[in-house]
Amino acid sequence: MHAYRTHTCGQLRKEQVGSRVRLSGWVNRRRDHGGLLFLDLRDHYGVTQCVIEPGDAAFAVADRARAEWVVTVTGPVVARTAETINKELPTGEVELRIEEISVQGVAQDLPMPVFGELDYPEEIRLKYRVLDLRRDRLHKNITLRSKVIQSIRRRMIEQGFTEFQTPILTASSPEGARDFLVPSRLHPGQFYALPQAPQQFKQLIMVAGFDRYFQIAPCFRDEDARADRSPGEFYQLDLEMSFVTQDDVFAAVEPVLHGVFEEFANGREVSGLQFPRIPYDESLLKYGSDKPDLRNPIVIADVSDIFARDDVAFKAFKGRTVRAIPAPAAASQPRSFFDKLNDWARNEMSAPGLGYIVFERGILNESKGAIRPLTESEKIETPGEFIGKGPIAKFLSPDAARALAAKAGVGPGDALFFAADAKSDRAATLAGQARLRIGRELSLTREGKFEFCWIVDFPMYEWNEDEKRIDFSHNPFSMPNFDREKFLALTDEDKDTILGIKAFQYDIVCNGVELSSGAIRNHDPDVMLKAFEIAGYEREETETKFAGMLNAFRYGAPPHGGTAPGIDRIVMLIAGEENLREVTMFPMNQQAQDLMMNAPSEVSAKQLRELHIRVVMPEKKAE
RNA sequence: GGGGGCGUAGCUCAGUUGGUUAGAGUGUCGGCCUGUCACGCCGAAGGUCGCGGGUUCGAGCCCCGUCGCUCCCGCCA
Repeated sequence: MHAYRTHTCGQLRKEQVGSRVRLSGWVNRRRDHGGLLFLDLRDHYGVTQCVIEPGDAAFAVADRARAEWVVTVTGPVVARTAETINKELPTGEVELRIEEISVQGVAQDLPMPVFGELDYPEEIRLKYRVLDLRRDRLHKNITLRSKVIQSIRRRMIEQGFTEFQTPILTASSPEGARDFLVPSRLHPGQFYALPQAPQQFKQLIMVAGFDRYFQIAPCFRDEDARADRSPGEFYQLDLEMSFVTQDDVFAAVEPVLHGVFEEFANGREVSGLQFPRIPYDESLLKYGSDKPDLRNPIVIADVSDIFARDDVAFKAFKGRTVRAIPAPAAASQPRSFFDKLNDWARNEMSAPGLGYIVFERGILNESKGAIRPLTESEKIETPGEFIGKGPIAKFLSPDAARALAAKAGVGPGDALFFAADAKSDRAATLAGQARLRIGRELSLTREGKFEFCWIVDFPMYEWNEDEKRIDFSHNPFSMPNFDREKFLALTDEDKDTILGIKAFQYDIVCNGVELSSGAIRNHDPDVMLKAFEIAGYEREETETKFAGMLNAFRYGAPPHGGTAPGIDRIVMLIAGEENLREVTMFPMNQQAQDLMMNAPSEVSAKQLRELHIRVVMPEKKAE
C-alpha cells in the first residue's frame, strides 16, 4: 500500500465498499459525539468523512487531531445507512472507518478558519495566504485560472500562433507608465527595467519573420493599484501578427475570447461574434466612457444645442456641453432618488449637480403657461400634452421640453438627468458615471451576461493642458490613420489637425472592463520619428531610446499589429469576482507589499555596495 | 499626493444621549453525548476598545494627531 494514499479524498464511491484504502489530507472538520468521532478529511479533490469509536486502537491519536492537521488514515470503506447518506457530498454514500492514523503535520490555532464562507480582512488573508488558498472559493478561482489559461493557450496554438519568451530584464523606456528599475552591478549607475509589456520585443519578433506570436506575458508597472489593477505586476495574453489589417486582428482575437468565455460561462450569456465596433468619439458621447458597460441599456444624448435655444432660460447650461441621461420609468421614483444622485454628483464627482426633468402627460394651458397632470380618466382617453416637471422644467418652453424628450428618446413616465460642464470631456465623464449609477439604481443593468465590444478610432494624440503640449494619447507605436506624406509634412501650426488624427488603435471592452488594448503598429521609421517628434521627442532622442526597433525597421519590416488581453481581468470576469486578488495566487496589497513574504524589504549594506547604490531616505515633513 | 469608509476577544461583529464589571457568535481548553456532516448540551479562559494626546467628575463613544487596511481621484502609452 502506498505510504500516503490509495485514493484521493474526492474519489470513494459505493464501488469501493469493502476494500481497505488509505487517504491523506487536512482535517476539514471534527465532530466529537463522545461515543463516536467524525473527521472530515479534505484534499484538492474533495472531502471524505472518516469515523472512529473510542474503543478502537487508533482512537487516542485521532482524538488529538484538530482542524487543518494533516493526517493519513487507513481502513475499510463502508457504506452509510440510508438515513446517514449525505447528498451534498460526492463521497457521501460511504465513509472510511479509521483503523490506523498517523499525523503528518500538526497545525497551531488558526488565525483564520479554512472551513466556512465568512469574509475575512485582507490583511489576515494576505499574510496567511496559504490558509486562504485552501478555502473553497479561492481554491476554485485559482484552479479556474489555470483552466482558462490552458484553454487560451490551446486556442491560440490552434489558430497558428507560436509561443515565445521575451526578456524580463530590459531597458527603461521613456513613454508609458513608471518603470520598475533593477540596478546593474557590472555597470555602475545604470539600470535595467522590468518590461511594462513585451511591446517592442513582439514587434521585433514580427520583423524577425515569425509571423504570429503569443505569450502569457508578465508585465510590470509601478503605478497605484485599483480593484481591477494589481499593483506592480499582471499578466497579458500578448499577441502580434504580421501582414494584417485591423479586421484581421479582430478576426483572430474574437473567437479566442468568445470561445473561452463560452467555455466557462456556466449558464451566463456571451454576446455573439462579431463584437460591435464603436468609434471612440461615439462611445464617449453615448456611454460617457471609452469602456462602456453595454449590459446597461441607457444611451446618453448631447442636448447642448437645445439648452442654447432662446426659448430655454436656464442660464447655468448656456454655452456648456450638456449631456442628457435617460432614466426610464423613473417618474415613479421618490424624491430621494433624485436627491441622492444630485448629492453623489456634488460630493463624489465634485460637479455643481445633476439637473433633471420628469416627463408626464398633462394638460397645458399655453396662454397661462400653466400645466396640470392628467386625471386617470383623461390618461385613457387622450395622449394629452407632454409636460416636464422638476427643478429645471420651468426654464423650458413646452417645445424645448418636447425636443429634449425626442432627442434623448424618452417619453411620459421617464426622467432625464443632465450633466453639464464647460469642458466636453468632463460633461461626458459625469454623464457616464451617472449612467452607471442610474442603471444600477433602477436595476436596468443585466447581470449574468458578458457584453463585448471593440472601441476603435482612438485619437493618436491629446492635448496636455498642464504642460501645454501634445502627448500620445495611447500607444506611441500605433500607426496613424493619416496620409503618409501629409503626416510627414505636419508642423507646429497644424495643432488642430494633429489632435484630430485617429490611430489604428483599438480596445476590447467587456461589461465595462477594459480587457485588451492593441493597434496596427507603425513600422515605417520615418513616420515613427515624425510621430515621436510631434509628441516632443527630438529625433536623436527617439533614435537612442528606440534604437533596437528603429534599426530593425530599416532592414525590412512587415506591416504588423496585435493586442494584449489582460489575463487577470478575464479570469476575474469569468469567476464573477470584483477584485483581482480573488483570482491571483499570491497578490500584493494596495500598497504593493507582499505581507506573506515581506516584500519589499531592506537589503544588506554589502548588497547595496555591490550595486553602487546609496539610499537617501525622504526627509520628514517639517513642522 | 488627495478624498471617503473601517479599526472593539485568535476570527466575524454588537456596543443606545458620554455613566457601574465592554457583550454575542465562532474558534481554543475542560466536561457530557453512538450517526453527525455549520452535530448538540454544560462550563472556563480569552480585551492596551489600533496608537498618542486632549476635553470631561467620568471616554470604546466627543475633539486633535498618528498608524494600519480598504475603496476612489490623480496616475495607469
